[in-house]
Amino acid sequence: MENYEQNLNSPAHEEDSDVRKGPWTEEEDAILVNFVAIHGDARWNHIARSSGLKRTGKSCRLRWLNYLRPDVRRGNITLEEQFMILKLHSLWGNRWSKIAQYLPGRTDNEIKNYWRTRVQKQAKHLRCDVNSNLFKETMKNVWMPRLMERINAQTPSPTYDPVESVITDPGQPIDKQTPVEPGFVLNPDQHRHQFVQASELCATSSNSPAETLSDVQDRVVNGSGYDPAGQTGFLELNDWGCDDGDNMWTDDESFWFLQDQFCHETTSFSYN
DNA sequence: AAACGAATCAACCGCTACTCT
DNA sequence: GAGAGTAGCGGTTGATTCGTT
Repeated sequence: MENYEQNLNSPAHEEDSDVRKGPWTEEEDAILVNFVAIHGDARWNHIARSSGLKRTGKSCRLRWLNYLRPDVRRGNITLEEQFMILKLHSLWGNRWSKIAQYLPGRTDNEIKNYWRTRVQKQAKHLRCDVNSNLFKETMKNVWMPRLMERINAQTPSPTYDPVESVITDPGQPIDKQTPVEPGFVLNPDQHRHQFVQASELCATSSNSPAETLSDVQDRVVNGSGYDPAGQTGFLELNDWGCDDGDNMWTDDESFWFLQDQFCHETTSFSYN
């Protein structure tokens, strides 16, 4: 409390010169946890001052929300969570905090990091922009159904949709203004057809004039992952998200649908 | 074992929105 | 309505960890 009085009476510029940055120590964490327990998790500047921590309110808030909060969930992103992130990002874009509301215990920062490190890496592998229609449609019509397959393989219900199960749950904080796409791709049998539809869509998109499906075809079929003997184009997509077998793609998993579509069906489309 | 590059993630920064006076 | 203070969000950075050679 002594520090509180001192800091309240100190001019702002003096506090600024004394502000601490960088990683938090265990002692700082303990102090912050104690003060939040007493004062609640609001009025962060007040907490920062009254605790005696030489941190800004912003820094305290971030530390609490991303690390110290008791319900914060740490560890690998599960398949369901991966699916949720992909799905919700397709709806809302980089609205990380909003997406985080549907992933209990996960922080916006964690989701943002996941997206940047894992998802954008896949875009890099495909050599297309993460915001391009090509990438979005590939994600929506290929990767997400694939994830769904794996989720369903883990759960008894063959049609379980982790996103719909949350979005239709009245107990969840749903933004009713947000349109939810009906009938999202969930049936593995429809992969090929829907991917072709998506390919057609993105190939004719004005948003990615420089990027054509054949460009990606070249990369898949002629890239390092092409297996001439097996006639199977595959990408090195085995490093999604989780460790210990929870990756979206297993080792050497073929991107058979891409190869199949590229080699046999895409000729029926014209790419402008 | 060491060096190096890649991947990860905690934390910071700048901006905007909101609230209060 | 204006301005100050604060909270929250998304983008970015940099230290650390991990994997490879």
